[in-house]
Amino acid sequence: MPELPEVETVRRGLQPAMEGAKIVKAEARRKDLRFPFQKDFVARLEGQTVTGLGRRAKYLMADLTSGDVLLMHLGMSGSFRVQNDDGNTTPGQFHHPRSETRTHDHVVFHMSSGAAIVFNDPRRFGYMKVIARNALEDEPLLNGLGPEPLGNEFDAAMLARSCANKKTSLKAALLDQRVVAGLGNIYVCEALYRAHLSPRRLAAKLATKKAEPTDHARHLVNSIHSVLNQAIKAGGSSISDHRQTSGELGYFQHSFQVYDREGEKCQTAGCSGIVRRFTQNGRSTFWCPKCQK
DNA sequence: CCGCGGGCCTGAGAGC
DNA sequence: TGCTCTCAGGCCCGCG
Repeated sequence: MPELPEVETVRRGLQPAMEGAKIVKAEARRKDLRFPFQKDFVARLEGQTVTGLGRRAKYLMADLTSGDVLLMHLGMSGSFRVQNDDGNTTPGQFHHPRSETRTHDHVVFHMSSGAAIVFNDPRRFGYMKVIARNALEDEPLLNGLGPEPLGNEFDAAMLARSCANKKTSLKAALLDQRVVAGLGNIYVCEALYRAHLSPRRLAAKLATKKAEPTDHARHLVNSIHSVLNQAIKAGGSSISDHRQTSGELGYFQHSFQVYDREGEKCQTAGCSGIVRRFTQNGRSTFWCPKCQK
């Protein structure tokens, strides 16, 4: 489910509930999510104050006073909500279709403020792991992640360089977290559409023979920036699972131009194309064959 | 190094 | 109603 804009939305929602508050009690209600919980998972959280909540790619990272960092990944269907100490969410807000029964509430952090932070994940592709801050660079989950797409170092020159020797398609290259970290199926489709580039185009063609960026590379980076920024502003995209931590929907799904719009008319001015869908690397690709070249 | 298929899970929606 | 089938914002592994 969640790509960078959804994870960033969750981070912003959790930040006021976590930062500066102590984890009084932590519950892991099953022995595993995607992976088994560490044996000392709960022990390393309880009594710790969260000093900051950051994000790297699709990971949330909570800094703890002990020097540990809590890594959290939402997988496909993970969501967080913040409950007040009366057991209710913020009035009138939380109505999650899959979690009203609370059957998939797998992790709960009881904070010193009285708030409970609840992680719900029906499919359990999400995971959490506590690691020492000074061992971050040795963490396999984070090793090899490429640049943040909204960070300073990600630009056309860098994208061109990392694609120069690739034999893959643009679609596969952008989904590869080693090339750029945080994009997923939706935003790759949308960025390629906005850049008028075919998902089948060879990634290496973003670079000249001297590994300089082409205009296509520049246009693509601009499209990635704008689609991510707009999506963050909209609170992410809610298809079935993603909620803001208040329970409210994100609304960027209304701004999709190709994703899940198979058969609809292309929205590009002057283009008479129809949005098509095909499978690439096992994932659905949505695109307009007429204006994406 | 690459693409592909399968796997991990639950649930929604379509079609019959 | 209810069954079966396909598909889903991620990611990993092994195969050829």
